[in-house]
Amino acid sequence: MTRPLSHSLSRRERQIMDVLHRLQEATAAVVRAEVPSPPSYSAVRALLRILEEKGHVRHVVDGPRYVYHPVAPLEAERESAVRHLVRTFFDGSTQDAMVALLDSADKTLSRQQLDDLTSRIDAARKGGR
Amino acid sequence: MTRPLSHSLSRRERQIMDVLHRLQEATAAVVRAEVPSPPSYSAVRALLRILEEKGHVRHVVDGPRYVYHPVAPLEAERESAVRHLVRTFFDGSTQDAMVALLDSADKTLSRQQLDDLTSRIDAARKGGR
DNA sequence: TTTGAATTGCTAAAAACTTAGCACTATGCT
DNA sequence: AGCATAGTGCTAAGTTTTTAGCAATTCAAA
Repeated sequence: MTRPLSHSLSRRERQIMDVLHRLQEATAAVVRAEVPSPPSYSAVRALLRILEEKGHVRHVVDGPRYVYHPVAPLEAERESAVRHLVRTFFDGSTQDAMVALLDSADKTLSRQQLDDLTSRIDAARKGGR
Repeated sequence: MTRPLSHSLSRRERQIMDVLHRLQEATAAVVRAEVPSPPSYSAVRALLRILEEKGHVRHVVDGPRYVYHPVAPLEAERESAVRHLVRTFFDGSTQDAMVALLDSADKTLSRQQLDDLTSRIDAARKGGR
């Protein structure tokens, strides 16, 4: 089992990876616009180059500019992030994490979404045991 | 709205805060044991001192040693972490995040836990709209 | 073409982070 | 009391991260 890369990233590297995870792909200029207390454009480019060297991102050429994207598949990153959240903030309890998630958004979840969740839970009940 | 502190922490500082969030409180020695690629004991103490200066942790004296704990209330940290997860990895969709959480653990959730979730969702359905 | 705007690669310096080790203090055991 | 053990505070050095800016390149419009 490989350790989450994010844990070995520096502050700026992590901020940049977060942006890329959120947007899925972005140019240096866009990344800069999304990072808190943005460093210089030049600094962002340097960091992206480093992240590419380390194998965390890759770029495709789009005309004159580079468009960067995370190397790891979204699904894998999500799983890793979820595991880390549950372990760090919910003492390993997925249940507690789900409740927190629900609380954080029960105003914004639509009727339909709630129904969907319920049926998925039903499915887990059936499938699991 | 204050920005999540964690975003401005250095690599080691973040690793240490993660341990403190997980354990709720810990001595320098315990923190060291829990951090990946542990630095020297001395380094951990220095980092804890810095984190205290910055106001992220506090310590209480327990006999000869310091026991550190995060300053921010657990609940607030959880909310902030959850928001960040949803925004970064699930394109803002709490729904999607919940599904991922469910998928990550549907084998380990007990019947009772699933029932509990269902009833909480029912409550949200009633209360929310 | 030629020019201007937008990019990139690179390098070296500045800033921030991380570390080790020494000197000192408190605790508990004998 | 005296000693060993386990802590702490501090400082200075080492390492890594972060940054700015210059020179070269690409693209598109005039």
